Amino acid sequence: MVDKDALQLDRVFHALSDATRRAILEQLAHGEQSVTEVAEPHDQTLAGISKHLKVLEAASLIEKTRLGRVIQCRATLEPLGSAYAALEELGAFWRKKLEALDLFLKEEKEHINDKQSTTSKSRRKKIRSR
Amino acid sequence: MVDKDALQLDRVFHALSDATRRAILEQLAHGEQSVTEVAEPHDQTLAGISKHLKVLEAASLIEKTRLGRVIQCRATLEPLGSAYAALEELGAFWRKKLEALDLFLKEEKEHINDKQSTTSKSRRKKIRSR
DNA sequence: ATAATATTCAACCAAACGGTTGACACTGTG
DNA sequence: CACAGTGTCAACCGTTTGGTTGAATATTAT
Repeated sequence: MVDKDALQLDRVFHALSDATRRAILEQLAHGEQSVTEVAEPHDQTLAGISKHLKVLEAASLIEKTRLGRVIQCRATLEPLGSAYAALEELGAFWRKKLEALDLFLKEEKEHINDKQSTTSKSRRKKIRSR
Repeated sequence: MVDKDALQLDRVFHALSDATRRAILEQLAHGEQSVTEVAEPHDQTLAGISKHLKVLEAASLIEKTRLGRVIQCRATLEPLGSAYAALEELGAFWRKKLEALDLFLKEEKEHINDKQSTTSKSRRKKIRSR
């Protein structure tokens, strides 16, 4: 069980370790897309994107459904939550010790969506429009 | 600059995509350890652990300092915060849509806290004191 | 039936990975 | 000094990765 979890975490983090795949996830976060739609912004073969999608699917980060001859991809959130929790678990120690992560995150967030007002809801909230 | 960030994220997620390296991070979260101390719980050569440490160091997830002939490793939190923020960025969409992640995270955390003395590969004793 | 569209498959490639071994280098201490 | 302890380096191994090409499969439209 633990091993299974570890394996799944391996897959999730590995899937996230590629910029193209992260970009795909971001695309799909905006809504479902067909495989060709997913591939369109990337300077890469359709077969290459198909492989990336398979990696993401193996990590359960996306799901595919066939509608006619087009396959729609949509992102799923569950494994992301696991990864999130894993980071949280690691980060908890430092946070307890240093109490600086929240501050850091705030700065980081402002830096990332530099043009967006951080509408401080005291807790995390971020809108990225691109 | 974005590319630099992406490369660093690549490194961080890749470093996290290996169970041994995650275990090392957890060890170091409890306090500094020498390289041999880091290696001790793992069924692996010292040279192998040295490589893992280099990967973690490249991702700026750990730092080394030499004291005499022993090298002390300690974890650092900054890139973890970046990864955290990246997940946050991706997750924000779903959270907005589904509003279920917080609940999920809560359950997940409880689940993680509940399981203690998890054994992973071989003779790895994992002590979690919290 | 045929053609066009959408996606995957299989083979291949160079590069990187995880891991080992053996040699090397540094540091402290007898 | 020599020697034991700590750690890295270089070379190698088999596997995986990210990517390409070209053929193959489905599905829909003509």
